[in-house]
Amino acid sequence: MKRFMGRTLGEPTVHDIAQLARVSLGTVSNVLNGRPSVKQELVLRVTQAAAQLGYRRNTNAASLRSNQTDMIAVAVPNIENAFFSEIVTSIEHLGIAEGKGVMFLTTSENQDRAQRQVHNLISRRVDGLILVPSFDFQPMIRELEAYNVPVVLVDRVERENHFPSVAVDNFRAGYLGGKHLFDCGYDEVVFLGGEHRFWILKQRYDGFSKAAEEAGRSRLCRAYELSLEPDEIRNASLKILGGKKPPQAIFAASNLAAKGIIPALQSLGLRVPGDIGLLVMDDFEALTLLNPGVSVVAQPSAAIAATGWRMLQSLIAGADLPERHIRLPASLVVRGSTLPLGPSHLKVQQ
Amino acid sequence: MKRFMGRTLGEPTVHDIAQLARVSLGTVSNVLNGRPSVKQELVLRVTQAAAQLGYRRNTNAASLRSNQTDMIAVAVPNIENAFFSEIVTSIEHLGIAEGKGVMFLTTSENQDRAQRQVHNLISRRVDGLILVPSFDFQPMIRELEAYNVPVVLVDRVERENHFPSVAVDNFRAGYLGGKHLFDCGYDEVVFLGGEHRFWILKQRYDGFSKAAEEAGRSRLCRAYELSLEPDEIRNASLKILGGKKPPQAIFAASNLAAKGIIPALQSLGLRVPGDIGLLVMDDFEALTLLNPGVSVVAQPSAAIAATGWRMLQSLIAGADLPERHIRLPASLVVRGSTLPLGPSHLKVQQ
DNA sequence: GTGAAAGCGCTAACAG
DNA sequence: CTGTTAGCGCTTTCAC
Repeated sequence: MKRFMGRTLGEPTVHDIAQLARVSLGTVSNVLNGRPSVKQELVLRVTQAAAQLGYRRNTNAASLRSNQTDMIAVAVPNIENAFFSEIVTSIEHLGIAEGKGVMFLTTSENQDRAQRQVHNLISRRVDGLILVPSFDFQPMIRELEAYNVPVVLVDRVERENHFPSVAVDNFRAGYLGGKHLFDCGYDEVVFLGGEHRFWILKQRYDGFSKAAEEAGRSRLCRAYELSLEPDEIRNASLKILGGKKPPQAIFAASNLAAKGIIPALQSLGLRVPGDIGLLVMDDFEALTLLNPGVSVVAQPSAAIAATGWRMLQSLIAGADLPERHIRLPASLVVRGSTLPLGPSHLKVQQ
Repeated sequence: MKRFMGRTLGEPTVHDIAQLARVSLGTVSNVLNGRPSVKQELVLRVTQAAAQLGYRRNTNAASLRSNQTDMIAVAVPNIENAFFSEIVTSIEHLGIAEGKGVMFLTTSENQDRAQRQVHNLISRRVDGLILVPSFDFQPMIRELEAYNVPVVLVDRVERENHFPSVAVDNFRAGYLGGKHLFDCGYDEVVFLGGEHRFWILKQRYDGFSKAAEEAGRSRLCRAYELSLEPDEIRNASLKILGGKKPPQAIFAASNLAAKGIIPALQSLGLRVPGDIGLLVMDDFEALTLLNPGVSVVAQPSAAIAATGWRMLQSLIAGADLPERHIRLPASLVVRGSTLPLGPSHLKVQQ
């Protein structure tokens, strides 16, 4: 077969099949798309001809004509983060199950880059987009509104969202975590890494804060907003935990925060849960590999993905969404890093 | 704007631009593709018209006509595994830097699923494919050969490969790790998880084995081939390590193996490096979060990705590859899980 | 039920 | 340097 610039030239087309099978173009198309109303014999002739020629469908041409690609795009900040890679993997599985294609891209939390990337896929006429935005993605979202493309926002929702959205209920997640810590008997708890530019992190803090109030311990609890960079969080943690009066427990606002806090804990020689309790929002693998395992407030990532998928498919089908903004419940997974404090309060049952 | 089945109808086309800007189709195309030979004034008229209409290019149509998509596909087993997610991320960055699109898919180590997925992308006429195969992907690879699509194999290479390939030098990686362990003074070392269906894991073992021989300790070293499932590896580790004569050190053949070994170590109460040394092939984040950090033989994932990318671009350009099979060197990262043994051999300097 | 013809949106070739 | 024309591979009317 001849090649030119890396592309295969003179590939067999429906035309060639029609000729070989001695049927017309329309029939070939009908057979290839599994339409029922074709005589058995012709089906056979066509499929055999196709196989014989080594025919492979040109989906781009089909999309051009039929004006639908059966592809959706998924944009997440990165896939290093377990939560996002689970979302991506779940959606890919859904796509396979329903025979639809899925294209991924990562935004690196960068508006310009994301906009270019998304633009690229949109220009390939994906049927819709599932997007995990960053806090400054307004320009891109505005553009998507203008293009009138079906979009579902996932995870990083804002107070108000133009597009439909699905995420964990962050307020209740924060509340759940806070309640667990106070139920354990921890009085002084630090909520670490609740970067307020991300509305969802603020929500987590607000939930935590409500739990502290209800437990009558709001005076003893502090919050530290920090960047999302584990290194910065690590340095800050070192200061907070290395002071003369370190808190009794830490609630990490995100898995990124945890990645800064854990090394800090270790380098200070603070044992968990002996010296300090640790609870993390958003599970990831290392948390189970640590000894003892770290307790978490886990997000239902598969359910979030499935809900986002379903919403997008409805949008694509032109249906109305019964609920435009869905919030799913988080769950508490208690491992060894948070323990009920005994009567003497800093003594640990081990 | 009207919508039908989720698609936007009546979108502006080059035609509309030509009409509004009062130029011809060819000129519009020239402007839109940044060809230099257009009068400044017309460029302006065209770009303004495009903006005014909210024009967005239909890349599929362009690809159909120009017979090149400027897109490549990348297929990895999964993105939960840090090595693969790094490969994917690196390639995406390269794509952005060079203005080419990248599409990902995961194979789940499943030949049938992979074949369907790859077929799907191939039918969209990607310019080439970067593939991390599984040991039983021969049918798919055969199909790709028939289609004459540019392909580069990454990581999971076999003894003989039809397509060009790039991977870490697994034999030398195994040797490097083994040598480090024997230099530390460990006599009895178990190489765990070297699933021989994966030729690269066997290579790692062979390298390790050679180091054992050179150190005169081959009699004391054992190897266990196991599945890639962390759970199975965990159970096997429990047996091996729980016996009356556990080895002095473990060399985990892969990060998957490590994910089974580490929980086993913990549930047996074996301390690292106090009771036993641990070295892992293939780095991942949890290894740095553990205390002490786990020593690894690290793969140059970014370099592997970059090399694969470069090779594929050459192939697509129709150039010949100077080297069809590239093997990159691994590097040893010593953290706290492997320590030089003192004279009394099981005593640890801490 | 099958065949012929038109055209999706774009680019490439060539004429002016 | 600009305009016209043809056609990429497929699907989709609409006759038959």
